[in-house]
Amino acid sequence: MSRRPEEFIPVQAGSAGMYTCGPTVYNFAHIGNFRAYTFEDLLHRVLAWFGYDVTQVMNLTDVDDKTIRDSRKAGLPLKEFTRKYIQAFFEDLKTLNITPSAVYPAATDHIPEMIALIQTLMDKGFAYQAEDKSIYFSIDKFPEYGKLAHIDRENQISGVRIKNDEYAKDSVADFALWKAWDAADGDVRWESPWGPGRPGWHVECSAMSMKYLGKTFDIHTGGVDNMFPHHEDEIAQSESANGCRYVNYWLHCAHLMVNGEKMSKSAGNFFTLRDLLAKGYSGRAIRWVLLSCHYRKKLNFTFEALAQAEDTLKKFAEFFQRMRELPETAAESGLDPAKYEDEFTAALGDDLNVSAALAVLFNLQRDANKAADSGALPQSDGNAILDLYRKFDRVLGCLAVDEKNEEAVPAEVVDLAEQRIAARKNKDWAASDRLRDEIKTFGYTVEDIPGGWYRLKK
RNA sequence: GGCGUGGUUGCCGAGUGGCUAGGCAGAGGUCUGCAAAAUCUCCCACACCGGUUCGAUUCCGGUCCACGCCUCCA
Repeated sequence: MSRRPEEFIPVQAGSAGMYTCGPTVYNFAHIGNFRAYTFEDLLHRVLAWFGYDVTQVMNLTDVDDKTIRDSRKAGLPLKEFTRKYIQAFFEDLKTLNITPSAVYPAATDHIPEMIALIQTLMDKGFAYQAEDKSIYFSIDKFPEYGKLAHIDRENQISGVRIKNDEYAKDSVADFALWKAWDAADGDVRWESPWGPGRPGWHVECSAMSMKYLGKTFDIHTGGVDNMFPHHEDEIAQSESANGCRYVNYWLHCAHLMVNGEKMSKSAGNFFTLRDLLAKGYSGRAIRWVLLSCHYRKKLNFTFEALAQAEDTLKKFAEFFQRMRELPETAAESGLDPAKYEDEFTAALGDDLNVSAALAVLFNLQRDANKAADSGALPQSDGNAILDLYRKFDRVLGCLAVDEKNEEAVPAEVVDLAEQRIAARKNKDWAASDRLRDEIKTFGYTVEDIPGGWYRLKK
């Protein structure tokens, strides 16, 4: 809201309450959506890294124009229709190793709470029922409206875009708290003191965040496009109803672009997580790409970046393997893991500066390799380094330090590799090369490691 | 029209009033039977024009360009 970094001071010492606008479950989420959820996960993990006890709440919007429209098109009851996409969403979160939220409240399970909130607004005179029977929030009653998006209502484009069905509102900018039922809603309807209908989008988040995090909580996140009007409206409703501050810190992440363009179905650059997995990319590499760009900067998604991420992670995997295979005794390396950890912590504490944090991983990798090259890295140091990367991964969640890469190499390939080692010992280079070619036909490459060892890679 | 963000070396991407971020790609060297891996060196940039300053990529002003939001898209 202040548009500058601020020190985080929680409502309750030692804990952090965080509300995240979750998916509208009418389809599979796309990687742009997951950019936001990955950013929020990073924030969650960094707060935990700094010792906060994090309570994250992510809502599921399972009733709105789109869910109703598409469930009717599919000929399914709303709940049944959205269940499929909710399930898919959870699978996707798992693929991206996103820390589970404490609660995933669904809008349709909280209608009474929303009605209660709307009633409070009615009682206090902030809301009114229009001729169309819908309930609207009167923006004129909330002078601070626009303080989050820094929008001055006077200077906005006037209502060229008003739809016919919105003429009932007192003021163009007023937004719906309760939408009166109409034929397009089919059997989607709930009873309320104002007649049948369904809640407006904004009121969902206010009612649910209040229920699980309290009237004033620490952090609210979402994509930039949610800033206005969605979050602005949440503030208006919540602060009007409760008479106290709604949220202390707002963090919005920028959009994801594909090849420099906005992702859209018509441009054919629209990808779901599943699309990428089907192309053979790993969840870890996708996570790396989504994570490695600062949240307030537009992320330009490219397949080159994705391939590079795969390479980077593979290099780390090889590095971790090397750190496991060090000599027991060696000269002193003088490497101080605490130094790298401090840098990592400082970087993340500075408004989630991931680039600087990742640079620490690369620097440590280089320094450790250098020490190992000169025979100055004993296994004890290697273990300390591995421990540190395990710690780093508590935040990054994609290094898989202890994931064994030995995905069941066929016995015959291992056998060929052993034969090749023997040939090399005898300096029979012709046989060695022939065996290497043969191993290649199985899809593996051998690399020699000093000391008569070898490594097989797919 | 209003509000806002940003333009960094071939590409991606941090950061700072003077001190090589980092990654990828490229060139050369070391190591290795070869290859791979690893490592070293090189490639030293900050849109443009003014101003402030001993000194600006970093601060200020202006220009150009790109992008986002302005009612339900993360």
